[in-house]
Amino acid sequence: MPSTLGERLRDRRKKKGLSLDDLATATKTSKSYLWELENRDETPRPSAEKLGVIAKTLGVTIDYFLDETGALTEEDASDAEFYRQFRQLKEKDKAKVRAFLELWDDDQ
Amino acid sequence: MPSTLGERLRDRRKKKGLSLDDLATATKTSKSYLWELENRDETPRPSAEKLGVIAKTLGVTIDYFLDETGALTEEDASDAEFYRQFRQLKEKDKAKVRAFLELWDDDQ
DNA sequence: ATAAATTGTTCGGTATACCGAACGGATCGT
DNA sequence: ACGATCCGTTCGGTATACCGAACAATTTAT
Repeated sequence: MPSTLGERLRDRRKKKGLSLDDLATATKTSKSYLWELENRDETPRPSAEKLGVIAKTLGVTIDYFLDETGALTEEDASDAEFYRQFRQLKEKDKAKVRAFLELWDDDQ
Repeated sequence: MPSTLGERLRDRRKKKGLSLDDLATATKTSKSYLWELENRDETPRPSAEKLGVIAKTLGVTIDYFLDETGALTEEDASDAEFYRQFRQLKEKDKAKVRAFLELWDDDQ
C-alpha cells in the first residue's frame, strides 16, 4: 500500500504499463517533472491542474493522491458509486437524504 | 452561476459568510494569495494541496473548482458538500444512509 | 462626525513548479 | 562488435505560487 504521492504515482503508472515518457505525452507534462514527482524526497506541490489530468489519465481521483492518511481503499469505490446514485435524485429527494444524514450525524 | 475558479471561490466563501481573513486563517493561506485566486484575470494554478484544504474548508470537492466545462451547477456544489460529509462517516453509518437511499429510490 | 475595527487591495521578494535538453544505462536487431 | 531505440536521471533556467506587510476602503461604534 503506497503511502506517499510519489509511491502512489509510480504504483499507478506501472500498473497501467506506462513509461515516464508515455505518461508525459499523455498528460502534456515533462517526464523530468514526472520523475521529480515520483522520486524527490521533499515532495513537491504540483498544481491542482496538473495533478488533475495525471489522476484522470491514471484512472484515479485527485483525492487519492492527496490523502495523507492512506485511508483510501476499496471503500472509495463504493462511496463514489453511492455518490453517482445520489446525484441523479430529484432535488426534493436529495433534501430528504441530506436531512436524514444530518440527524444521523448529530447523535452519531 | 460562477464559471471560473475565482468566481466559484468567492461565491462559496461569501455563502459561508467568511472574509478573506477568515478563510486565510482557516486554511493557513495568506489572504493576499486568496485575493489573487479570486481576482486575477490570468488564473493562477494553485497547488493541489492548497486548493484541497480550501475546498475542504468551503465544503466542496477539488473537482468543483477544477471543472472547466462550466457544467457544475449550484446544485452540484451542495451535492459535493454532502458527499464530503458522507465520506467521513463510519462504515456502519454509511450503510445506514445507503439503505435509506435505496428504499427511498425504489418507491421514489 | 470621528475613531476604531474590519475588509479588501497592492506590491516586492523568495521559493519552487515545470520545462527542454543533454546524459547514462539497458535492450534490441544487424 | 556496432548503432538505434527505449527508459530513467540530472541540471540550468524561467515563470509563477505564495508570502508578509503596508496601504486603501468600508463598516461599526461611540
